[in-house]
Amino acid sequence: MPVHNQDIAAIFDEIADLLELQQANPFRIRAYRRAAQTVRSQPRELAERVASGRALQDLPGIGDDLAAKIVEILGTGRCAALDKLKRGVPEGLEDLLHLPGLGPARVRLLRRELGITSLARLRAAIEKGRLTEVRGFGPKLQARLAEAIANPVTGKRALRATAARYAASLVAQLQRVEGVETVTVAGSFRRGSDTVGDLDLVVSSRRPAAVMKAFTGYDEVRAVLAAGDTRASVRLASGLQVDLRIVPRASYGAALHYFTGSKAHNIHVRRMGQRRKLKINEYGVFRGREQIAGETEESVFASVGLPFIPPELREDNGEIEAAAGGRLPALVERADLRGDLHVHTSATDGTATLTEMARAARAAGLQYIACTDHSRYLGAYRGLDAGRLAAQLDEIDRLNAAGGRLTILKGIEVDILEDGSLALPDDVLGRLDLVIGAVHGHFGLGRRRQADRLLRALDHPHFSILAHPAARLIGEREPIDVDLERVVRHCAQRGCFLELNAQPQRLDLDDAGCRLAAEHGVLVSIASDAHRPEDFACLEWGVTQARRGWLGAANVLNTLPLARAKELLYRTMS
DNA sequence: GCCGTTTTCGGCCCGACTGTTTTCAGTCG
Repeated sequence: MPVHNQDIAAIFDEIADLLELQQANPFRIRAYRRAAQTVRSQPRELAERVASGRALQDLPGIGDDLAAKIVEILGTGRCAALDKLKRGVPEGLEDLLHLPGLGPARVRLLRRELGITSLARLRAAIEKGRLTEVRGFGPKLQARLAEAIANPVTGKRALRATAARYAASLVAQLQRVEGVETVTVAGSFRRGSDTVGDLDLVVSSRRPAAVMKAFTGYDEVRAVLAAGDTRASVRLASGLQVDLRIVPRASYGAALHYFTGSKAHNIHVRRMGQRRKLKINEYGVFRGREQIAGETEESVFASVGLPFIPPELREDNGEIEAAAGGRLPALVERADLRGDLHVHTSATDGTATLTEMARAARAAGLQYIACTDHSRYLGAYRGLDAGRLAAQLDEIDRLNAAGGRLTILKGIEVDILEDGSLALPDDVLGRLDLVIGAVHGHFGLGRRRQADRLLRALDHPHFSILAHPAARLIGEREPIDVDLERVVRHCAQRGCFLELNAQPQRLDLDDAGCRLAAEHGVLVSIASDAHRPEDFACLEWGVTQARRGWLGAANVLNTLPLARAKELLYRTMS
């Protein structure tokens, strides 16, 4: 039974929860939380790292003890320390920790005073009105807990692209408030996470009261969760939570840095400050009582000897060490993209003709696109058979001959069948400039068979690009279980490429996959998978994801000039 | 439990808001 990084991280988080309930040393608890975060964000499976003999202790926050626990978990799927902790805590007590307003101290209090050890018992106690007997539990907290138990938060996170729409109108509203200098959406949104749990707005203004009034009075606000002089939280009608922080201009950079996070990144930077006898908080960088930096983010980084670190990298995944060593990558930008190698038309499941898509691509500043409609597969998608494909190729020839500023490459998105073969015959595929292969079914094959399937597809003589490699749909379908490193290595050997599908619900490769591809020298195709003319705007989401994956322009296939891209793509030989 | 341009021991990020309290603990980000 393979143990994944996620499994290890979940065990460390659970240990941290249980230690909290036992009032363990808070720094020990933090060490487990930090380790969980480190493990979760590793681009490679730790199992493979251990197998190859590389030390786990090189990872940030992993020392001898946690390294040994990781090895134990990898070998047995269990952790004796966790099992032991569990024996000391009633089952169900942990669930209480995840209710809003309940932390370890109150959970301990509930258990001691009322014997409450589970959600069910808590519900019963609330119904009998017994909670107010406990010191510190007033009517408001009781009502809040009753509400949370009745309507459990699904924990559903919004797609970043969805949150962006809500953010845009709110930001516009705040920018109109008199005295407002700057409004920025910080938090995981600014770091470019594929999903966000809430929005964090940072506003610089000389008149915080006016901003606060406009914010809590915004017409999409359904509930004001908290509101002070400089900070507030609301829930919008859409369910999205938005936190606001208002600071003076002199603190803007410090606040932006602080509220952009990530938390692990911030802690790392603050510790660097400490070593320099500096105090770094959301108001600035201070030596004693004197503020020495903080109006800009650059000044905050400079105070600890670092250059500006792009928000997408701020996960404490080595970006601080890279910055300190002058090794920060120059990240890819939208303007670097010259082409888009995955575009659909109304010949299959797109909404616009090839001419219309070509016009939209030009408007988006592209020099070339690949027309890659679906192959025929079990009758789905109105997919192209050899005959309809031939007609489309003639049309592409006509459009290219008409000599526009945009070149259209001939391609196909062909299904990778269960056994790894492709859904169109070789002689048809051989007529194309590129062949994109994609998994659209048989998602649950199992780790080994799934990799074998993809490797066989990559072995096909005409195979160019593996589309949306994990086949995930964020919030709807989990990624397929596959040894991505095996796939990446095979791409490197075969001269194939990986796609970063830029549709907001896909964003697949993920950031860790991008780093893996770059490590093995496999170029990534940032592709819109456009089905409508306006979908070329999705490239922006893809670029953001690529930046999170540390990719520079040189790591991205479609930053290349057309001639060079074509050379790399066209594969007639085995 | 981790970690070192103060340290192999003794630190470990920091402040706002809430609900409850009569001065603050707990939670949250």
